[in-house]
Amino acid sequence: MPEELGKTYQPNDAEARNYAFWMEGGYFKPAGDPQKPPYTIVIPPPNVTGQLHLGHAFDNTLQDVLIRYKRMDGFPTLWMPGTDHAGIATQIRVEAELRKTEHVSRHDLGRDAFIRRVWDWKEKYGSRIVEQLQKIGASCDWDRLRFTMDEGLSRAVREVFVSLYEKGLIYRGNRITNICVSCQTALSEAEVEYEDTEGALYYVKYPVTSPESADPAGDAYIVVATTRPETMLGDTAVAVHPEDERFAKLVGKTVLLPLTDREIPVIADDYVERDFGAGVVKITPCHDPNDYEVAKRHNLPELLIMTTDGKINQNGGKYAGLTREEARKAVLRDLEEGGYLLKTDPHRHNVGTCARCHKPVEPMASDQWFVSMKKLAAPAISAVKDGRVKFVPERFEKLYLHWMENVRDWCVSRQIWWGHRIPVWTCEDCGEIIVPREDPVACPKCGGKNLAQDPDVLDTWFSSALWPFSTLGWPDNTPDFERFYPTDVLVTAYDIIYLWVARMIFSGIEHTGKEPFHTVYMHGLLRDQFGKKMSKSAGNGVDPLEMAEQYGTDALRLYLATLATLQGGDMRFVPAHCEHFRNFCNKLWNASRFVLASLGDTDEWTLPDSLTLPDMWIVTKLQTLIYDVTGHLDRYELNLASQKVISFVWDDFCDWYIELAKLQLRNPATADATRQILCYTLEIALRLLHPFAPFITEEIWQCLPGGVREGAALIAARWPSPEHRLRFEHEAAQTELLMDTVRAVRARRNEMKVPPGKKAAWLIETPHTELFGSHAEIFRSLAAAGEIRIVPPARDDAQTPSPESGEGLVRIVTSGAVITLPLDELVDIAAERERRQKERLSVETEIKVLEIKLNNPGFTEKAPERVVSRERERLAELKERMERLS
RNA sequence: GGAGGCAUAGCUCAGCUGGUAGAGCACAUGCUCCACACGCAUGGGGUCACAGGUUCGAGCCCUGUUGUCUCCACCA
Repeated sequence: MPEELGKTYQPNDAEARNYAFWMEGGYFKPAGDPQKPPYTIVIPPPNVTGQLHLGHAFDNTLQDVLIRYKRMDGFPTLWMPGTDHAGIATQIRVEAELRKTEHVSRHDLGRDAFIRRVWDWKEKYGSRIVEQLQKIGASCDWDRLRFTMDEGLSRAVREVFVSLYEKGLIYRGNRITNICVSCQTALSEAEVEYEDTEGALYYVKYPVTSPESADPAGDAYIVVATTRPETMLGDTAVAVHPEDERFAKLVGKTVLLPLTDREIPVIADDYVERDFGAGVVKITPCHDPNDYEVAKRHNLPELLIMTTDGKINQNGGKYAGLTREEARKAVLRDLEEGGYLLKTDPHRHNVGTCARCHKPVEPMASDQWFVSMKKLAAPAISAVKDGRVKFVPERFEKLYLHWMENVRDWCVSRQIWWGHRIPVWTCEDCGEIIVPREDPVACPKCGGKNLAQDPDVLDTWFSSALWPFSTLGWPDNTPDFERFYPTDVLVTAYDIIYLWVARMIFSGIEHTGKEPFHTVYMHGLLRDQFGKKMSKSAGNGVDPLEMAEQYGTDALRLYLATLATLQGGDMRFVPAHCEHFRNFCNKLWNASRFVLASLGDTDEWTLPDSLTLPDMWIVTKLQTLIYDVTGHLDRYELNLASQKVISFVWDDFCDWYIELAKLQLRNPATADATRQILCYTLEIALRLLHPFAPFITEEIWQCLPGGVREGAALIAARWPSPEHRLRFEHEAAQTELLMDTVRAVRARRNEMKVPPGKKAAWLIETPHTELFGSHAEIFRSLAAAGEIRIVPPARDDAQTPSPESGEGLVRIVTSGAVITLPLDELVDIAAERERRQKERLSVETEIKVLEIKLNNPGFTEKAPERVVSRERERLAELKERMERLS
């Protein structure tokens, strides 16, 4: 610890030192009362090669707040850390790097060599994200750090795949799948994002070829509307609505597919919308999900015209080898030249894009592995409906349920190299399909040794779905799994409800028989200060580590915590707002310096028996604070919790109590007790603040006298609970009367521009003569009172200087007293008259409003008693004040 | 096309069970008094989007309208 506490808090040094101190002390490991159930959170695993962004900082700060709170509250607490291999994202990164530095592609290297390079990459950067999480104070049990591709987790993946296969819940099928031609792999529905795009609707003539229709009346061609002309190369029919009279006689005839020599039939299907486009749809079974269904219904041939890298294949005739963009241009040019292109209309429509690279996806018929979802979804739906899994805020349940109830089978195969290889082998001798738990050496059917493993890997989310139990040792029944599963809370942003949260829930239920957590605490996304999404390409990303460096990690965390409201959706992060929280940290730092300096070298500590009114006030406020903060944390109202601690420390403790304590310290009769209360209050405030601002609180706490501290570290200190014996409501209210008086006099002096140093004599008229008399020092010190005379309120005679008697007198009416100050030379009499008139008026109207309210029988009869009596009290008070004013 | 969120001070946002509208920043005035100018004191600033309804009482509950954001669906 530093010898002398400097004037400003220096975060960087304190952060590194205290984090190391916690790590060495093993404080992040589950400890606490073995009788209590454990409290577990699994971290949403960041990409192993990723960098900490503001979203991570936010999400993990919230988790750390919960974890630190529960740890202090005595639960054996585990925050399970880990990283994700993030298949496509990582592979793309490494490929880009290889291209840039070595000018080689993954194909140049070959599969095994490439994967080795990715592992190298992982070794190199895998610790970076962990270090960054540690920088922001994450108190994970790092010894348990897991990785989705480590041995244990890979075994869990294998077990799940094989058992789903054995249950018939995994199958291989050919169907339309979204392929990202840039990433060159299939995607699941959840990985496709739809973007509103300005496109065009092309009207193309398809000549009718059936002989009997060579009708001069004008059935020489049929017009088809399409947004994607290049796919016409794969058309195997055109369709019209069965009841569309315009085309009725064409049904069953054939048309010539322009640019090709193929004749295709005209069919009728009610999938066609008569009012849209030309009322005729080209049917391209292999490149459109709806067309695929139509083709199945009508037994149309399927014709695949594209490769997974987005080029036209040999089925595209002379267009083969062109990219889809080139093909579109070429087809349009040829249609135009051939006189087939009737017209082109602008057309807005949604285009599916890859969630990773945001290039348009290509729906394409292909062979993929699917997880059959119907059976898995059912118990995952009831788990939420029956309340075994709760969403906070609740409204996210609807999103979850809607998706789960309409869930489609999950395409889990990916045509990339980095990931869990699909554990399926085919015997090249007898064709047997083998899906084993251990890698096979020979075909179990024919004994043949020519086994070929499926080249694909699994969707990254396949392993993420198992995260809450695979990290704890499943499928083995390890002590960790036994003790910490199911976990408690999952904290994440709403944008991965489908990708991750939903899949964890059904996976947990299916494979462990238990919901993986009882609460899903969802938050929104952080946007920039203009409300725009943060992104690398827009360059508007905020680097959390830069913020932490500039303002201190605790300041960043406090700001993030106040953003964590349950109401709204996304939040704006305004970097300059960190300043306020940095200032707060500095305030706390200096208040602590004051407390420590006033303690001197006393190390003894007991809560004193005899307390002053201000002592009782702050202690009572503190009890309320403990109660409030605990409740807010339990309800996931992290913003309210942090705001209340901050406001207590700043507004109550620093601005009032410390100022009052300065007086008490000068008085030998109260000095000792004051030291104790200063210390007591600070210590509890530090505990309440610790989950939000762990570094500065630990730093200060370590400087407190041993007598107040319980244990060796604040991180492991007991979470406070309110003590009833320390609630002094009456005394606290009395203190408020004194404070009100100070505030009122300060305000008036300020308003009248009385020089701050100029003392004034006070005449205090109050029924609380004893109270005001014994605390006159407060007025001298905090409100520049000089001579003070205290008298009971003058009811009838004029034995005391009557307020009306002097025009140079300023009268200040507060809740407990009337203060009269002779400020002759300073008073602008006319202005003072006007001011009094105004005050009278406002009190008068207030009284009127209240009287109407209280004379309304509806109110007095129906409103709760406490509300009515409070209003009565207020009225009485106002009337009293009015009396004093007039 | 369907669903949901949001609308409160100049700006960014809180607001608990319906019971006297709050904070920070910004602004204004005044303070170097022994914790802190990353500070202290004081102040100005609001038709709680609009229109109805329920209620003794609505920022909060209900209905509708407008604006705005998001998710789901996909009509080529």
